[in-house]
Amino acid sequence: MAWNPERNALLAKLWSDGSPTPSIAATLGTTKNAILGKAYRLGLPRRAPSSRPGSAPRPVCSVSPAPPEKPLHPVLGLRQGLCRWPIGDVIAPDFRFCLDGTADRAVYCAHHARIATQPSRSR
DNA sequence: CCCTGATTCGC
DNA sequence: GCGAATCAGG
Repeated sequence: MAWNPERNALLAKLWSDGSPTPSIAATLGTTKNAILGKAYRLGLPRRAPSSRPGSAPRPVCSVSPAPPEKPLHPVLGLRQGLCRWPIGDVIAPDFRFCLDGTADRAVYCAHHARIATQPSRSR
């Protein structure tokens, strides 16, 4: 199955929406592993504290001094009252969310809320 | 014991 | 690059 921009956007949407991996998997019609792998490749931020940085014995040299660099998050800026609609390609370097003002605590702004409810029947 | 999340390997 | 398998944590 080829991953279309829509699929990536949906993945990012559900991911940032806080949907469980199996749920996203069911929505996209794939397994959670695929979702995890895709999300990982996409560079999506990790959500769960279920990380195991050190549990898995990884033979890596200790030649990595803590870099003082503080990279900005690829997403975020997401906040209550801001539209979470993904703009353009999720893989784009300037990928961003709408961040437009939403209704009270809506996830999307009025404009994207309409699109979000579309059952994706573009043809 | 079951479920979710992350990382790595193979195709 | 995608998918599946494996491991760890809760």
